[in-house]
Amino acid sequence: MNRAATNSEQTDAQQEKMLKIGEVSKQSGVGIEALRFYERSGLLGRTARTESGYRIYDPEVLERLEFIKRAQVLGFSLDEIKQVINEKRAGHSPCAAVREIVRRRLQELDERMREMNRYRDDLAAALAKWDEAGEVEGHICGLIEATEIDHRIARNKLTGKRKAGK
Amino acid sequence: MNRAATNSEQTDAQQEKMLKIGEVSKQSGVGIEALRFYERSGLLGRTARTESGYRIYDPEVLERLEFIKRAQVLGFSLDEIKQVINEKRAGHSPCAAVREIVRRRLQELDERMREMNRYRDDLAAALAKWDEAGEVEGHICGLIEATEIDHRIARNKLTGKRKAGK
DNA sequence: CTTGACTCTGTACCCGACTACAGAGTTTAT
DNA sequence: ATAAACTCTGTAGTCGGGTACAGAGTCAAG
Repeated sequence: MNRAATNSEQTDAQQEKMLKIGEVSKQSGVGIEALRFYERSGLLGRTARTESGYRIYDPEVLERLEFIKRAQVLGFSLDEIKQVINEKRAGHSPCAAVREIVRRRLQELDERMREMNRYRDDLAAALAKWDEAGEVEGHICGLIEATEIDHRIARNKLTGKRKAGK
Repeated sequence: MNRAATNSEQTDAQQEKMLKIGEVSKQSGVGIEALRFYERSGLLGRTARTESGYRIYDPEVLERLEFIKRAQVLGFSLDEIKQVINEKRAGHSPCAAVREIVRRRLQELDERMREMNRYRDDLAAALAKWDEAGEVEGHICGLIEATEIDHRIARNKLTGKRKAGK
């Protein structure tokens, strides 16, 4: 809770050490354009402004950004993160929603990894086979021609498509 | 090799049973717009045309399309597939190129799957923890706040980014 | 008081692999 | 002969998560 009120207190904003966008960017590693993009997207709420229109951030935003990054790494889309944040701001605990999303992610992930494993093995097998057999003329390449996986793997599952359900 | 010359022989094209784009689409499952897109992208070469400008395909194109689909499932981008095909058409065997690409894919895939495994475990652990502990107030959600994975997983590796090297 | 660093808005662009549409011409079936 | 079905080109839009300007205004140091 104590957010390091180091030195040079109250410049002209209220009194807490407010941050301008560049500082937030540096400290969070998020990138100015991305910060504005997040705001436009409703992930940061309406940011406070100086009289001249500069965004000023409460240092709390750094936690919020950490949250966002963490959620992204966990596989949440920005849209889902927004849902979660809005749930929270609407007063109810977002945990039910979060849990739902995580459950879904987990299932998808398991499925995807199962496919990837098969895919990996096919790839490795093809490569090994090719390594020992040398070239096969007449076809484009034995490597690809020789693999038969298409009937086992649902297309477009490996390429990372995920259409944001709900 | 025998491509079922069923009935209604030589309409007005050369003599082989040429296909119009709709038939190719139906037989390959590829979609008319995608076929034109592939052609624009250089994956199918310049397609033959009737006098009136309709594309006419040799049934061989179905094999080519199977090749493309297979390569896609294997994780090749259309750009890489194009490289391979062009190598082939330039006279040299594309196998060296293909092998390089496959090697790269395989490495990336292994790396990605290692990350995914950690990710999956974190997710599952967070969910289990949440299930037993109930809600944690004061923070947005214990589920996400409680996970510490960001320092272990390189961001953007899980989201499926792959910038087409070379 | 001027220079340079910072910030603002708004718009457009990037990637990849397509899909959608408009408006025109062609072929096929009745 | 005419309508339905097909095909053509060219342009624009989709999705997600941003990035990259341009042109204008603001702030801090010398």
